[in-house]
Amino acid sequence: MLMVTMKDIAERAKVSIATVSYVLNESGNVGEDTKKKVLEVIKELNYRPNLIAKSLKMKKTNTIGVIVEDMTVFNAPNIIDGINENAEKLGLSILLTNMRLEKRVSNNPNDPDLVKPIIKKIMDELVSKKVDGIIYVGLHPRDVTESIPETDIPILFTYCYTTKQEHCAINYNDEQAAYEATNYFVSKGHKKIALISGHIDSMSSHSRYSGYYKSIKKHNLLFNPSYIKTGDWRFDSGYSLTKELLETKDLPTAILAMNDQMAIGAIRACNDLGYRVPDDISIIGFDNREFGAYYSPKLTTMSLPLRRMGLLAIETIYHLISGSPTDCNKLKTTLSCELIERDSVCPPTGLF
Amino acid sequence: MLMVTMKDIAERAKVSIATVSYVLNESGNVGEDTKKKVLEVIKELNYRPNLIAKSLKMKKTNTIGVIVEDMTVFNAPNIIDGINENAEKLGLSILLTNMRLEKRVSNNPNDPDLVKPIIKKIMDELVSKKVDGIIYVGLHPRDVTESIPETDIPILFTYCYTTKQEHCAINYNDEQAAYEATNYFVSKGHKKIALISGHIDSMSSHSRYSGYYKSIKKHNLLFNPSYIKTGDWRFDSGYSLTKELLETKDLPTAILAMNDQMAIGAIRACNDLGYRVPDDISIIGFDNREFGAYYSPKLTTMSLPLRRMGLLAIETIYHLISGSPTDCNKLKTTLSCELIERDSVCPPTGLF
DNA sequence: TTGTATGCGTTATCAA
DNA sequence: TTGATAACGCATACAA
Repeated sequence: MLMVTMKDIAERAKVSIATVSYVLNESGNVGEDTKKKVLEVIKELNYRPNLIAKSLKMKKTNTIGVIVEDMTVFNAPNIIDGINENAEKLGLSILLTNMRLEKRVSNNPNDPDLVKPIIKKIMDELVSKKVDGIIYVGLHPRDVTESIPETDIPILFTYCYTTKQEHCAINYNDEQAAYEATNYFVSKGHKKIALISGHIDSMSSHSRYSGYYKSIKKHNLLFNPSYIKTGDWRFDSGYSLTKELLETKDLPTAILAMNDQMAIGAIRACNDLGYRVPDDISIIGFDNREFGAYYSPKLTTMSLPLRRMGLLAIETIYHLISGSPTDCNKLKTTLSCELIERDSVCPPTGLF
Repeated sequence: MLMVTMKDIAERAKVSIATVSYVLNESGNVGEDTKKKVLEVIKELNYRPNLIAKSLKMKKTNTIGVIVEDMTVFNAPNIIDGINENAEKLGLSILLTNMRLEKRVSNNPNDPDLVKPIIKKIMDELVSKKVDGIIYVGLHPRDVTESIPETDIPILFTYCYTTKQEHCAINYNDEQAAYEATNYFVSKGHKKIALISGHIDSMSSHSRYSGYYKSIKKHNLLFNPSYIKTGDWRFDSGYSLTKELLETKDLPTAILAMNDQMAIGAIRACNDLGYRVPDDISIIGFDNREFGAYYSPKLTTMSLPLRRMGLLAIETIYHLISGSPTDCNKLKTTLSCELIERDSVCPPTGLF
């Protein structure tokens, strides 16, 4: 493949390579005439700079390596979309690596002995490719410290975090989200609000429980332990736990489920037991998954700020690699979630 | 940032740079002792090759530029997942560009005057980055010829295509998919099968209609024009068109919807009019979207071979850039879809 | 204002 | 079996 270089431009324009470089980078003082001439030839020969050569010289690639634990998980596309959006604005390229963690080590994505060598290999590759920084996009919010090898390259975590001081992490605020969801129930007049939690060993579960609890306390509502059920994030657990909830004496009028799958499981359980949603029981989900909008009733849910996390991630790493020292203070950032009001919540009817 | 180079290795091991290169690439004949010594130093200094320098020298980056029209659209993540999987096997890196077409020019993603300059800019960037090839991932299956600028780099299209001879395109077989879906209805005993089509100007709509028609003819079924309805891909059109269908004299016993949104719109319409799915009316959707699995009944649907398209795309471009001439024959490839049997289809009851 | 020359970290040719 | 050395395309210090 033919490739036109600065040398070709120089010869054709009868100037030196340096001059070509000057007009290309608008460095140095180039006379108007020569400049014009050079520009002409550049256009004429359809010159495209060789960024590989430039990178070698400058020791800077303007490229960010993005490691995503699993591309096909619902959080990834929107985070990457955000990364891309600001990357373009900042003149950064994205070198994407998809670990396909879910498929590769589906049983235990948290086993460092399994995962660390994979990440190490990917990072070595990125080091060799001379990326200026790395963004690591997690599968779900959790501590990945043990799986991350040492590295000199600036690295930033999103949708996960490490306990290391020097590691940036951008996440959303689980506690605030659950707090506001619960507040929303209260604002509609609910006093008996149940909670269907995710796995008990999940960080998100803890934080969301905590937000729920704070709201209950703040509004001086009775905290009823039998309203707290622990599921496993899946439809079936939402379904069966809701059935348990509806078989007790003192029925709740509202259920906060920690994800949308369990939320629609809850709706189904209500329906199967003859309760209507939201008329008899109100339900809020989490994650704002697509299917919630197509369900009947349309699911009210907490939306995660995925795109904004991506936007902020790339922006932050940009500052990091540009050596702005100020950013080192707010290393751990957390963004707010937003309630999507749809049709699965209404005031309690007072029937029970 | 400290960076250890071959020169450092050479000095430390008391050999020449060339020798280091020889052992690194296993080229040339290097004595066992020197080899061992060099390898030791490499490990000791934790040497990582500079692929930028190598690329400059070799005029090959082993990097594929992936341009995706919209990352957040349902087809993209699985295609990219497939691309990544084989990219890793083939030693290729992925430079990802997300056009965010849906957001940028939401009204008219097909207007070349709007889109072509955007693509041109992205391609110039990829040319400068010296990618060895380009994969272009479309928003939906259609002819994008007019939006694609000329380029010297090997380029391959997936989830879209061009009319140019020299352009590879990997897509799925819409006609086969609709043909098999209709056959499936017939195999269950259905004779009165309605079709809810997508936009009439869509290539997919045409092909799927054609597959439907072939199946009807093949089984000597009566082709009833009033069973053909044209929607706009959205839930609401599936809903209202199904209502129209159910208000005619001669009710269909089965409905093939050209996507999952319209399919669940159809289910809802059936329910609202007092028909049960699948007992009274069977329904098949298209695309195997996630929400179909959570619907009630679980939606039987045609699954698109997205991951396989990605796998094949990167494999094909690999052959293209390796200069295998044999692949030029089968430039336009089409992959089969697969029916996902769930709960929205059963034999007709014979009530109408 | 413009040109010469050096080096970025590799690979590869040619000599030794 | 090894070592000098010249590219690869670009940016830049320094000279003119």
